[in-house]
Amino acid sequence: MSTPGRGLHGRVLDTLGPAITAGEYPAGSVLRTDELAQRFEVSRSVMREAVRVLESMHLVESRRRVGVTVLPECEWNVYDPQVIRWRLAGSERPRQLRSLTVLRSAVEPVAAGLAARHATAEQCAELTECALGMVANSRGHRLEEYLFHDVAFHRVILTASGNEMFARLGGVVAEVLAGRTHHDVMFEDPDPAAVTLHVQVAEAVRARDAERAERLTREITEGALQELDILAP
Amino acid sequence: MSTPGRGLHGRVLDTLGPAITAGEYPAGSVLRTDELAQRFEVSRSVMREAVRVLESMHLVESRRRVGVTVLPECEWNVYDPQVIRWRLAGSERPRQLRSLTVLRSAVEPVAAGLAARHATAEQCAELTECALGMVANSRGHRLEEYLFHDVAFHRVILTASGNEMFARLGGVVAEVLAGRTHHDVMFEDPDPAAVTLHVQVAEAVRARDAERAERLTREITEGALQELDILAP
DNA sequence: CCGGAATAAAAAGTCAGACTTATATGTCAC
DNA sequence: GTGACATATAAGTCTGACTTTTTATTCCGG
Repeated sequence: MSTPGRGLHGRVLDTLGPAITAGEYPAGSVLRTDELAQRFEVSRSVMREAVRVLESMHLVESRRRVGVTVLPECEWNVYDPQVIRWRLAGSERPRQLRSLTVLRSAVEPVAAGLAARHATAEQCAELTECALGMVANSRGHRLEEYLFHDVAFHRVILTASGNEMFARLGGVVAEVLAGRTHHDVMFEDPDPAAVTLHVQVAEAVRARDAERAERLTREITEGALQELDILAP
Repeated sequence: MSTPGRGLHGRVLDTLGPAITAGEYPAGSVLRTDELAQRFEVSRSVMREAVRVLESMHLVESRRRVGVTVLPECEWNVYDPQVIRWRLAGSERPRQLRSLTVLRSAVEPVAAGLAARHATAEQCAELTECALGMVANSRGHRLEEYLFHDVAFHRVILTASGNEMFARLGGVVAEVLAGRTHHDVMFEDPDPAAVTLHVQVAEAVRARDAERAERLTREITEGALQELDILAP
């Protein structure tokens, strides 16, 4: 996914990042740049660049005479796509998936409401196309094809909202949906009710009915919450 | 605010980051590490570290034989607190403030609902204390004191939700509220209706009434949207 | 015995220079 | 025009020496 290790410092991060986010080094652990450089068999310069990146993610803090200190989880930039990917790859995956699904439940309904106001004709068409693609692949264990259209659908909604903060969550939603299909629940065909809801959302957006689009999307995300046993109102 | 320029590379970022996010270098612009190092009068090692950080924020992309290319705005990690700060400091401030306020309107009501379910007794007490602080400073141009309690109130809500993704938005909300008080609207005392709503939210959370907490918070955020002339449903 | 100042040590930070590697681009034969 | 080859360019990497900051220790006077 994305760009795995372009350059030596990237390789180092591919190992160190997951290790830190997995809690392998508890908060407060102190690492030394020189030692790390030796361990990964890279020069100090490369190691320093890697540490700088970790520092910009607030995963670690570098202080003179002390070393590179691992920061507590509450400091991490949990919205950084890289951090999200690292955490989703580790043992904290279930918890991470829950957090992100709750975030979805807050954002997507509002985004859908805005999409109903701002979506271009082209985006409306895309949305309908995605929904139809979901219908077409909702039976017969065509999970991958279904996922593809599902991800596209939610991406269009988030983008069409016209809000850049929402649009940037497209990747997050893609990860959550993919995670659900590949690892957790959904061993059989998707819930027909959910499929219908997607079609209805597409219709509501096309009809410029913001309130209806928001309400229907809220039903979708509440379904996602229930799948993960998160209590819904 | 935060940690301005810890180290040479930080100084460079303090200049280069705002310049890029302000659109001073249009997407596609190509910079060269050596040239930048000369311009900022630092060694290439330092410059490289700065570029690595910008790269991890997806503000630029570094490619061999080409240089450091500025990426289009849609690629930026707009959830990175540093990026948010840079953008809020530039000419895009109003647009950024709108984006963030819309995000608030999506997140905070859901967070309040969750807070009503998960808040500890101590957090309920804090919430009440903040609300009372807001009431006490809602008259007589005590804007700074009001802001202080307002920020604290929303921070507690987001933290008490128990969702780390929500909790991490505390800083964002603080920036938005501070921005509103210091630059944009609100030259006089805050809207009494808004103050009352905060008190009622605190009560609802204390009473474990999730639905009511969510609805009242939605009223608060819709007020914030209206202040910025963003159409509300 | 204690406290504060001088001192030492440790680790990050910085710099300069040489070298390597990937790659965009231009050239030439076909 | 197309494809193979050569070349120039800028990032990438490594090394080693030096500086700076901050912590810990030592030592002296009270």
